[in-house]
Amino acid sequence: MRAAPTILHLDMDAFFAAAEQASKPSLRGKPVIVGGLGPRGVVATASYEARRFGVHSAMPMGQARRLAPNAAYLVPRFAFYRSISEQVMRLLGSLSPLVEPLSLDEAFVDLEAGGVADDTASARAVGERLRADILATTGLSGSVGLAGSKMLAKIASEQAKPDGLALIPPGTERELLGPESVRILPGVGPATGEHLRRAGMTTVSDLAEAGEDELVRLLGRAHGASLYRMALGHDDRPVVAERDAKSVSVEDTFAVDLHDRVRIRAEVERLAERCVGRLRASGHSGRTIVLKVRRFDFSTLTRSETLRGPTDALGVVREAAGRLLDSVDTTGGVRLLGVGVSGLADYTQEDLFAQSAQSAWAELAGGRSEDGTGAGAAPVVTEAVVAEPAGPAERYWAPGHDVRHAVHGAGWVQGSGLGRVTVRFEEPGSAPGRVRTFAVDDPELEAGEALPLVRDFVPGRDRGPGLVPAPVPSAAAGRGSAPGLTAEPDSHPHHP
DNA sequence: TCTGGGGTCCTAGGACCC
DNA sequence: TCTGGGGTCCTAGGACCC
Repeated sequence: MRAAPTILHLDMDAFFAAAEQASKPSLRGKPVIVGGLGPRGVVATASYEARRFGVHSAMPMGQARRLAPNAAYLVPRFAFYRSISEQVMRLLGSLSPLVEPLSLDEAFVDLEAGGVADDTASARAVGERLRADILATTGLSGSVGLAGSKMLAKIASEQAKPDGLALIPPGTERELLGPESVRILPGVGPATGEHLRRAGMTTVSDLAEAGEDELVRLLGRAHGASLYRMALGHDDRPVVAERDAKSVSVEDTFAVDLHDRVRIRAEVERLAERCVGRLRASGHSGRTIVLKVRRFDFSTLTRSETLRGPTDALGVVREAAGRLLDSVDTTGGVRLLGVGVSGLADYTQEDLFAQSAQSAWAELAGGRSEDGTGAGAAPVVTEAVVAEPAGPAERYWAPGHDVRHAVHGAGWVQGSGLGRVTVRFEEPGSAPGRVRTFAVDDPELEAGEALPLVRDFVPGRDRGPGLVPAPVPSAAAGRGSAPGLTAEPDSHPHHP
């Protein structure tokens, strides 16, 4: 808890949807919903226009379509969002070495550590200039919260939305938090909120009055103690620039439940391939393989197996996942499968010492497997090459994706079906464009590149004193390939 | 058309070890 | 030899976050 509001929290406004609106002039001012368009999709981000219909993050897409049948429905374009995110993170990096990205569209910045602000006035000035710079370089708006702690800075940015700045003067925390719902505190979700409500506590001041012992008794050591501190407005968590990844995982929800064991096994193997591809790309190996299964009734279980040494070998991960699948009853059907690796080690396949040590371990273990566990455990072996699965051969025009036509130029897919694809021809700087329809295999039509939202943006060009672009914090690129990132806690009621 | 995908942290019980 | 106590690892599940 510092005496000056020098912790900044930035949250881009309806990020995915706003990026799409900036990129597609015909969608500006209209309801836009980004998310999974399949039969089991959910909303990742709804534009503010769409929220007026009651659509919000994590809502099943079918429900969104009933509420806002005339909205534009688009599939997320993560590479595009990531490129915008990198521009934003560069601006943050110019303020301080201590930037902590939470997702593609959100980050904490320690202004004091950056030496750019040490009191209320300078912090506010930096925040306002940041917002202006973000708008100028990306064409998008972000909201800024300033306070003496992470918790309050995040609460402030939430209050500032959309397109605003809010500052919580240090010293006013308790009176500000007291009357608020317990749900305003980070870490209080639906379950904890209900738990507290049954115990007669609905506001933050209720928690403060209950005392630490009572909260620990109710919620457990760690949660209770931290919640009590938060309720008093106490939060000393530092802004941390680099955090090591702890796990890598991939999962798929299927359009219809899977029943066939052979198919289920094949899907687990595909997921193992994708997981290992990501694991290797991140320069990690890991010791624990996790299989996740969500059944027809949404009940979810995990099975895990820890190897004697870390691996990044496809064969090892695939076989472990296969063994784990053997122990799972899939009768009734499976709606989701996932494969993950945790217990990550920072070594890569170039680390020959680690590899040979690992092989020695495997041999040792194999030699004393009288109880069967040695034989059943994974042989820890490495492989030279991971085969990446090939992309689909047929052309699929996903709604929202960029295309280029030999005659009509740049546009985006508005919809496709029945052998046809409808394209709207417009780009970020243009007026709203016209729609044309083609055969899906029209040779003059090809996939296009995402165009920059601000035409004259030049990365690295001078942006005024104190705003020399710095390297993007690496965590920004590694994380955040996930939808739902722009969700705001209050408008983000997760399904039970 | 009822519920995504990627993560993090915590808890609790049992095994195992000293 | 009627009973320990603590630490660490592993597994499974749950809550939460974006």
